[in-house]
Amino acid sequence: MPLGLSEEELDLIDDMVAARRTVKRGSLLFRNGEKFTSLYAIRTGFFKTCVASEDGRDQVTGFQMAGEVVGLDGIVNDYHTCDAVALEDAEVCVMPFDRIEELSRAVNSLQRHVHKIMSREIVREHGVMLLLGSMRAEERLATFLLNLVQRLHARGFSQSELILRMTREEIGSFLGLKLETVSRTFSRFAEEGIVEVKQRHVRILNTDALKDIVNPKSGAGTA
Amino acid sequence: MPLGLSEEELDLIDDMVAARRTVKRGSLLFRNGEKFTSLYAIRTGFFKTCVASEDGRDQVTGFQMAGEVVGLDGIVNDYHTCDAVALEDAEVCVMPFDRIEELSRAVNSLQRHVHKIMSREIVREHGVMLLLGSMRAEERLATFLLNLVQRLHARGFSQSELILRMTREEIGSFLGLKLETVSRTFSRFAEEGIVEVKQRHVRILNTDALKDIVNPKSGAGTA
DNA sequence: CGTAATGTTGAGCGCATTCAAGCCGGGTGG
DNA sequence: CCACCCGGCTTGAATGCGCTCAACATTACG
Repeated sequence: MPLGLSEEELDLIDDMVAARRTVKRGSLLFRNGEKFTSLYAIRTGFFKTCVASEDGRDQVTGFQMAGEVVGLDGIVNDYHTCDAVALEDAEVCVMPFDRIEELSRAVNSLQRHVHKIMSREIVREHGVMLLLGSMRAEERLATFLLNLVQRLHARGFSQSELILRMTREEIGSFLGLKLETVSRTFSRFAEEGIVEVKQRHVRILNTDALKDIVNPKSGAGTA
Repeated sequence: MPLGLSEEELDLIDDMVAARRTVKRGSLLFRNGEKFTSLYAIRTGFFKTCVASEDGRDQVTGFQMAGEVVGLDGIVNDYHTCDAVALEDAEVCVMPFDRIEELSRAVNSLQRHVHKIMSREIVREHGVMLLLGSMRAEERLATFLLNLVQRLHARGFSQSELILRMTREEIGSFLGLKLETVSRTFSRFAEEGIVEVKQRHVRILNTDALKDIVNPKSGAGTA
């Protein structure tokens, strides 16, 4: 899924994949407490991962789409510490971690690749921490939309139109907001002509305005 | 520093370490934008890592102490994306990442070890996301104190007494609070007899009460 | 077609923030 | 040695953003 792989490297990936697995919308790929065996590369579909505090509250830690890898949390303790839930019917490649380690000992580029995937996740989470720690509701939602649409665009989808696979509550959990706040903020964006929102269908009318909310530049206005 | 290493594995670690480096209090081990070459194992001292948004705000992403590793953020793009600042005079082992990859291809246990370190960081950040996304000020500070004292205790320090190496502002940045809120919350804990706070010196008088704030159990009270 | 899940909107409230003033402690230089 | 200064910390008062609670609208789905 990442670019720049030679043919032999693609063969390698085939070697890693023990099986394919389909996950129905609403069901779990793995759950908190489950034994860790494999990483999963998403082929199609859309997931959320979430952790739970002891007293029931839970926090969505990310949304994953085709080409992304889930399951890294399980490596430390041989048990998963979060749930991975399919938000639409999905198909994943099951890659047993033993096999990954074995092959990545033999193939430098694969080893490097695995390291980068883990580091990328760490850096992504830094960004989420910045969002949760210091942004206001509008900034959070704008950041979220820009990030989603950018990742979709990289997969050949529209730059300006997207369908949300998750509920307002799930967006809120991820962004550290209540669902009502998410809804209200969407409405405010719509009033200002920045987006068009019809339930889960979102059309971005003014990307610059969104960027300006995230990173207000003195001069820039609503071009 | 982690337990259960054989003699030969310890030799390996020696092989990885290119040099030691001392970092004076207040100065940077590495900074955002700097080329990535190495991971750093902290021998002594105390660090914070922080990321900055484009418009100046910054977010402390973690505090690291002896035995912990910093620099993982640099692997993805070959550049660091955060700053690592020494909060007291420190000494680190410089471990060139090329060397780490080379050796971990040869030694299974080292490879596994590297993977676990990265996965542990991912899981740690999940916990921080839960904190930032869903906890109130008191819960955040209580969680923070319990985590700090637990890590210190694992290093042979007191279970109930600690010296904060960071300012209220840095604590606040990490916890997604303003420094005044941190200060007020400390005072509230002190009023309630849960802790004794004198500037950076903190003595925990009632660990159970702290745990109860983090994870309120119906029956449990201020034993 | 009816029911439950999801989403929107309003009113009032509360927690954390903002702004501001004062305190404490440590280091420096007169 | 003491006065001063400055960064860090504490505390107070007022504000406001996001939350809570509640009613209603809309959509999905059996």
